[in-house]
Order: sequence, then C-alpha cells, then structure tokens
Amino acid sequence: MPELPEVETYRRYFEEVALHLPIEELTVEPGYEKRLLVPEAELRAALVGRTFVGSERRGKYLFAAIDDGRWLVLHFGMTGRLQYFGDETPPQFTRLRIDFENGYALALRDPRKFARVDLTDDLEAYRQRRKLGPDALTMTADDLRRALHGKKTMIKPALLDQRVAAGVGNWIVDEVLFQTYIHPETRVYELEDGQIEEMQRALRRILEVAIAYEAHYRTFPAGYLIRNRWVKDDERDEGAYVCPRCAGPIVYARVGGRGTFLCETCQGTSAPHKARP
DNA sequence: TAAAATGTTCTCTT
DNA sequence: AAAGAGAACATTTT
Repeated sequence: MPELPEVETYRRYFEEVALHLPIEELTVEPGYEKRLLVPEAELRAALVGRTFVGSERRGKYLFAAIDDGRWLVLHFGMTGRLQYFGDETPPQFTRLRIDFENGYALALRDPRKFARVDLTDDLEAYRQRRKLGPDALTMTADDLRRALHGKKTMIKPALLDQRVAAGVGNWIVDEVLFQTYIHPETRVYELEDGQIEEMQRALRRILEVAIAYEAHYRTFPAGYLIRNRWVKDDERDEGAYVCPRCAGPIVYARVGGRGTFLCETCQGTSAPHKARP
C-alpha cells in the first residue's frame, strides 16, 4: 500500500508528531536488524540524544532530518506505516520504535517486514545511489517523455520503474492507465506524445486527490477504478467489478507479473488505437 | 489451505 | 553492455 500518497501522508503525520522531541532510545525487534541497512549500534548512536527537525519525501522514500544535518531514511515496503503512541503496549507489528524523552514513541509497524531503514549524510547522493527518478507528483510531461524514451517494455512495468517516475505503485499505474484509456500492455513506443502528456496530467491529478483523501481509497470520488479494488465481494457496490464509465466488466489480469485491474472495453485490447468515447 | 499481496532487488536471459 | 522478464524476499490475510 505505501505508494507516494501514503508516504506523503506519513510524512505530514511525522512532522505533526515527531519534531523537536529529544530521542531517548531506539529499540529493534529481534530479527528485524535484517531490515536495517546500517548496523543497529550506528543507527542508535545517530539518533539518541538528538531531535528530528524536518522531513522530505522523494518517491516512496521518507527522509527524516536529524538536528545535526544527517537523515534517517525510511522505506515502507509493502506494509510499513508509522504510529506515534503513548501507552506501554506498542501497536501490533511494531518492529522498531524510537522513544522520546516525553514518554511517547514513534513505532514503525511492518507486518510483512519489507520496510527498510537507513541513514545518510547526503540526500542527493542517496537519491542517485538508489537511482530514483523525478518525483511522480512534481514531474512534468517533458520529464515523463524523456524517462520513457527508447523503452521497449510495456507501459505498466515502465511506469512502475522508480527511475521513470519515483513514487508510482501498482494501483496508481492502473488508475492512470484507466483514466487515460490506455491498455497496460501497450508498448511504450506505441504511445503518442499526446498520450504521454495525458498520462502525466492524470498522474498528477490522481496523486493530488489521493493525498487530499489521505489515501483512504474507498472514499475516493466516483469514477475512480480504485474504489473497486481491495473491496470484499459483499462490500462491493454491485457485487461484481463494474466499469464506472461503460458499466462493462472490470477484469483482473497479470501484467508484468503484477495483479492488474482494467476495463477491456475502455482500454482496448493492447493495440495503440483504443475506443474513445 | 493454498494462493496472493501493495515493493524492491537480484539473477538470468536475451 | 544493457534491458527486460521473472523469481525471491517474509509474513499475513483471504
């Protein structure tokens, strides 16, 4: 779940709860050291006695600024999230906690243990080392055209590549392609410039909406494909996947190894020419 | 119960 | 060499 909108939501939450509080201790669940990219002792030494003074986000990475100019780096993997808590019992699946001197603590909850924790002195160098492309929220159509140029793969895996558009995840790609009437298996070179511009506009609009809704997908505006995703059968509007535009069936397919929702009617079959209303 | 799951990274082809 | 495809990663949920 933690794609760009979730991470941006976490970042804002982090700024609300965690700034300017002296850090007392760092605790890592036994076994979870595997998820640390620096030795636990080094991480502890970097944090204890210091405070957080700000934050930045690039793609799905959250960078927490430490008051000496260094950065705590968090990537939430598939299931990570932050929770500030004050009682003795930490939230379920707390793998790592940062205790503050005020008695409260920040938990990294990560049921499936795919998150990663790191430390860096230099944000820009870190971004380059991780090969992060332009942030999906702020990138321009030109950025996107450049990033896609020369690619032979399908558009869905291309957009999922963090070097192309940092922050795009599985549901966002499906939503972008749905809203721009593009089949996810379309080859990148089959796309016209105009379609790339449409994708960039849709991408930005979708991300802005998702952030405004704090990534609570079920309450998204009507017409969003996402509203039918991750919804149990008995809670779904019509009891079946139905396209909000043409009322045809929404199909579930596997594209580039990822679960993919699409409307075959609106998004054509794979060809560059699609039925447009 | 077995299968699938949001993301990244490694390895093996082409 | 570089790009793409697919598996692997750890665990929980359906």
